[in-house]
Amino acid sequence: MNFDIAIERLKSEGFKRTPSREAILRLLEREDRYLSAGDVRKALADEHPKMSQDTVYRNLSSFSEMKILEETELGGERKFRMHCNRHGHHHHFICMECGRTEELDVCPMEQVSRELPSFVIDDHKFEVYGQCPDCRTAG
Amino acid sequence: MNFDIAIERLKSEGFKRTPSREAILRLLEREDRYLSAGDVRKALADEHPKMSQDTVYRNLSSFSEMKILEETELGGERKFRMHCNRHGHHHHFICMECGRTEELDVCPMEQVSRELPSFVIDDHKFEVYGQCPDCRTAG
DNA sequence: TGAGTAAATCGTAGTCATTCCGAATTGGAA
DNA sequence: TTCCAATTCGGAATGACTACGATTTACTCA
Repeated sequence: MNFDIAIERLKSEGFKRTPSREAILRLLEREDRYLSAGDVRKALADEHPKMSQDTVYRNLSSFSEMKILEETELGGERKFRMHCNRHGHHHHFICMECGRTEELDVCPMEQVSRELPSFVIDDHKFEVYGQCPDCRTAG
Repeated sequence: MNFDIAIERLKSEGFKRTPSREAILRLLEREDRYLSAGDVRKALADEHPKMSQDTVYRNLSSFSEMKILEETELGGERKFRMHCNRHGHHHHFICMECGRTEELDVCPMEQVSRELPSFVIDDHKFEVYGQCPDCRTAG
């Protein structure tokens, strides 16, 4: 997803277009990797020195709810990235050094559904952690 | 894993056998599901009213490091359960109502390794969330 | 079996991510 | 342009978790 589509969805859900929201979305479009609320604040410190943490947290949560962002929890922190839209359902490899992600096509959920016929399945999480090629050669 | 094997491992790693550790391990053996540090404290409030939270956190972490417990992060909290030892590598279905878990045999990591030959893969997480048959019929 | 010692625990204060809240500001409809 | 609900700000509150000095205790070895 890119900035323009994100703004479109924002408006269509009845939210207002504000400088804070634009800055957060532009940052996430540019970075294209998982960032924490703290990362966002730091990155926008020059451009928007008085954006409050409340604003950052509230907007990241809103964006996540309206599927503009993808969200995960890593090392005790919520992290967000611009939602991918190349494929439908997918998972991620996440580089633990730079935060770069790589989309994975494999998902074993059909098999799990067959294994657990009497269970209600609401959600699942599949993530792979390690070091991306760039960080490997750099380190 | 059961209490006796856990104590054995504790001793073999050079840790002391204390009433706190016994109580925590017996609780986790009995419950057989993911509990948070807070859950553990509450459950032991009668039996050990003055066990400090430091003791609970420190021991849960130690047990996790020495593979007596399995650990996950759920809803912003670290949760722990007695380590399964029926199979080697496995994943879990987790009931979001009662915390009950069900072991899953499927793991797609061989396929992922083939998809990402130039990435270093250190770890992965695969969890399925929902409602177990007991909670479904009860609800 | 009874010190001696390092490990473990206690109690409490500190940290960090996140949420809450009232007051002030602002985007966008009319 | 005016107006109002949505948004933001600033700061305080929350809750999970960690740190730390003082005290207690499990285990070793004489």
